[in-house]
Formats: sequence, structure tokens, C-alpha cells
Amino acid sequence: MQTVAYLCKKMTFMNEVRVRFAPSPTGPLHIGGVRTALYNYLFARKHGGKMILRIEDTDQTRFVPGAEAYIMDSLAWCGIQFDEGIREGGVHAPYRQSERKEIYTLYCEQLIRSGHAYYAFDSTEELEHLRKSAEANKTTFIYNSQSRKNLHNSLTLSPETVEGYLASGKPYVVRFLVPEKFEVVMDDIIRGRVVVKSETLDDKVLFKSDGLPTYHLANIIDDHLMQISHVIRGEEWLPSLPLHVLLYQAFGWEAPLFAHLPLLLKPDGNGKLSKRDGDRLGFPVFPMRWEDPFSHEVSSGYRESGYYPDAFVNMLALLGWNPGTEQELFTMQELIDAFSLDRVGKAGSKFDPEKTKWFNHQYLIRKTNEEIASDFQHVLIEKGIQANSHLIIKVVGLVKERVHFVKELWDEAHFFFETPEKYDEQVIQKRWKPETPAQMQGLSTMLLNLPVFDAAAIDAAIKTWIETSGYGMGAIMNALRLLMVGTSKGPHLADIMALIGKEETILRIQKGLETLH
RNA sequence: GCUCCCAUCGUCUAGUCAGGCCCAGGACGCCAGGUUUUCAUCCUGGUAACAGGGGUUCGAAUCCCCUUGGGAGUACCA
Repeated sequence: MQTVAYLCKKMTFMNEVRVRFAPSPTGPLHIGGVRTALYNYLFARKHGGKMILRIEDTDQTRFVPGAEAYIMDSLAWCGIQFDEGIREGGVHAPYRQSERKEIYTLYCEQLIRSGHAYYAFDSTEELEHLRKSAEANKTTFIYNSQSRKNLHNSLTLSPETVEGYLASGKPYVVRFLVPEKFEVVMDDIIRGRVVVKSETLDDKVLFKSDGLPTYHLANIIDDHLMQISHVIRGEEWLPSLPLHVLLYQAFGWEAPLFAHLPLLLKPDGNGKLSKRDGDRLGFPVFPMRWEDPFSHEVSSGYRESGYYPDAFVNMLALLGWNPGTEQELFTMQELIDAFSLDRVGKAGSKFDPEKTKWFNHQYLIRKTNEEIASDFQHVLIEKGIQANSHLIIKVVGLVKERVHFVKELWDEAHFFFETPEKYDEQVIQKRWKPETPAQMQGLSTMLLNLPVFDAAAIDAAIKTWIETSGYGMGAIMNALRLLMVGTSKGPHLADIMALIGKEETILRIQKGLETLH
């Protein structure tokens, strides 16, 4: 048995690292795709190489308007930049496969001439029928060295017949002639050596009857032409790696290095994470909101859900890769410095929406109060609240530890901007006693006469007042909190009172006394 | 079915390549306690895993084999 060994190229300083992210524009890019792009990007930057975006739109039937722009916008939001691509241009342009038809035709003809590929005239219906009957016999139909002998192709038909068919415009495809009795040996950076017998492979279609190549052909030609050094892609491509290696062989080209990334799995149960899981489980699976142009179905995105792009990227980076240290928070530059394909795991990772929230919280509490305040300002304006930024900054400083997202700030801080309209019934039961109104009135009077109304002064005054009156600290403070906030939560009371001011503080006590008696 | 890939706490993972430092470490979540005028934060502690079975070895989470389980692919889709 012959052996085709695909050997690793030695990485040298002469060989520039060039990687590509090659999505097909059939819809929004989900987080698995973003992670693949991210790993490519980190790898490229780490090695001072180039990152290329190539759009694989060879299936015209699956074209979705807006998907291409969505992909580019999403990655830009994540901070993943390309050196060459649709928007960036580059010496290998065009970067859209549909615009490279002529190139593929040329190379495909080369393969036919060299005897590595052949014409096949079997109709879709015929093949479908063969598959069905094979299935009925509990076997699988494969277009391979066995079956190709009994099918309509340039290997079985006379040259004249083939010529006639081609001349008459009979639809045909070009298939790869898988060599017999070969052992394809592949070295994957993540998986190590993988060996496959060529008999188990089928004669994949290289060129479709619509005049466009399939993924397999276009991808090999483009990776070669664009001088891609490393192909970093999802594990779903591993089964077609033998074909790709054989294709490089057939062309006489040196293959790039391959790294097949483990898949992202559903948080519950099993299986590859899919676009449906997000809506089903209540978390986004897309970086940005997407509205399907045909069904108008809307899928939520991380951006619109209030995630910071750096938190999102940080989370994604650690899903399948780890630095080998206990560091969890990384800037993009730190990720670049730490990244290595050696530390990418082999097993699929279940996506954890809870930890994703935790990452966002970590990023949020590290932002400056000013930065958060300017985002929060927009939320306040939507609520119809006018507040000066000085106040907002202070409020943010008091409550940011309590939230995962900017939009949650309102729930934790609304009482800084509006007088409580109602009081929590449970807290009333627990904290509002018959003697409370008189105590609150006394407190109100004392506060009214307080010359300085900052947190420290309020704190000291209330403490002294409680002590001299002989009341219980808990009883007074909790009742007072009920009047200030409407319930039993929130930051330090004196901080709240100082920020809303003396007038509002007194007003809230009086209002509470009227409402609760 | 067939081909290929994978297998450590509920989840993400360290440790596996170079076997002993691991009756397995960290993080998220969860639970409890502490701090606090409340809630949250924070602090402390706890919960919880080497899928199973055979080998090899003085010694295995680590190496080998089998079983089981999971995943991917199996299109004129990518």
C-alpha cells in the first residue's frame, strides 16, 4: 500500500504567517464562527503575520442579503481586524469567491488534464435514487472507485460521447478521482496524526453544474494562491481534510498547516451549538442583533444585550483555549501575547451563559465611573430623566458593583432620580411599627436643622440622635431606608441622602408618613 | 450504518506529550458563615470530577487495549 504523507512545513522566519477566516454569507455569524475568527486573529498577531477575510459564496442558492456586511461588522465590533479582505483590499483581490470563477475553471481544467478529475453526467435524481435504494439496503451509496465504474462519467463513457455531451451543453459536474489504496496521513496541530484510507473517501464534486466550484476546490486554490500558511478552522472540516490533502497533492502544491478547532456545544444536552439554541435558552448566540431578510425573524445579539465587546471576546477566547495560568481577564493584546495553538483543547466546550455574564460584570466594574455614567445617561434619558453628569458619576460609583450590565443600573439606582411611589409590602410588615411614624417625624425635624448635609455629617447626626433617643439602630435605619428607597436594599443610606439632598430627604420622609401613617 | 474526532467537578478548565510533587488545583454556579442599618459587593469555608474494565509499571488522571458514552462528517452546502 502506498502512503501519501502530508508533512509539516517547518515554520521559519522566511515563511510569513498568513491565516484566513473564510465564512460563507448564508446568515449571521454565530459565536462559534466568531471564536474561529478570533483564534485566527490571535495567531496571526502573535506571529506578526497577516489576517485575511475571504468570503466563500460559491453557493448562490444560499445567498442571504446583508450577511456579508453583518459578518464584517460583527468582527469589527469584536476588535478583530483584517489585513486583507473585501473592505481592506489586498494584492490577492478579489476576496469574494464568486468573483474568482475564471481562476477555478482554469485550475479545474488542469486537474482534468492531469487525470486527477473527471466529468460526471449523472443527474441529481439518479444519484438521489441510488442513495435511497442503498439506504433501503442499510448501506451507503458512495461515488467512489467501485461505483464510478457503473455511472455516467468520462471514465466509463467513450471520449466521443463525452465530447458530444460537453458540446451539446449537457449538464455535468467535475469530480475528484480519489486514488485507490492510498493511506492519507495528516498531521493536525491540535489533533496530531490522523490516518485515513482512501477507499473510504468519495469522489467529491469539485465543480458544480452551475459553473461554480464547490467549497473544497475553491478553498484549496485560494489558500494556495493567497499563500495561506495555517488553516485554522472548525472541527466539522476534519472529515474533509483527507480530500483537501489529496487535492494539494494532485496540484503538486505544498499544503498549509492545519489546526481543527473543537466545537462549541449546546449548554444543555448535547450537540453543536446552533442558532436556535439562543432563543430557546434565553441568551444570544450572535455577536449582534440579526433580522432575517426573508422571515423577518429577529435574533438577539451580545452587543444589543449590553455586553462589552472586550468581555465577549475574553469569554470566547477562554472557551477551548487556556493560558495555563490562573489569569482569566485578558485585554486583546494580552490574549495575543499568551495565545498558542498548543493550548487549545481537543474536546468540545459547552457554552456557559452564566460565566459570560460574570465576565461582563468584571469588565464593568473595572471601567471608570465616568465611562459607565455616559452610557447610563442614555438609559436615563430614555426614562425621561434629566440629571447632571456629576450626580450620575457618583451614583454609578455607588452601585456599579451590583450589576452585570449598564442597563441594570436603573433597577439599582432609580431612587436616586425619583421619589419612591410605593413601598415594599413585606418590608412594611417587618419594619413599620406603630411607634415608627413618631420616630420618623423626630428624625425629619433633626435632619431639617442639620447645617451640613454631607454623608459624614448625616451619619454622625443620625447615630447621635438614635443614641440620645434610646432607639434601636436597626429599627430606625430600616424604616428610614423604606422611605428613601421604597424597599430594603441599596447602598449606604447616608450616601443616598447626601446625594438626593436635604430637601428631597425631608420630602420623602413626609411623603412616607402620609402614605403609611 | 460507515468514516473520523473526543472523554477530569453541573459548566469552563489545570494536570496528560517528558508516569510519582494530585486521596486532583483554579474559575463560574450553588450552599453556609462572617462583615454591613438593608440588599449587593467583599471575605472565609463548603459542595462536586479522573466514564467503566483490563493491562504495562515498584507506582497511572497521566502509557497501551477493549467497552461505553458524546460529537462531527457522510449534498452539484459551506
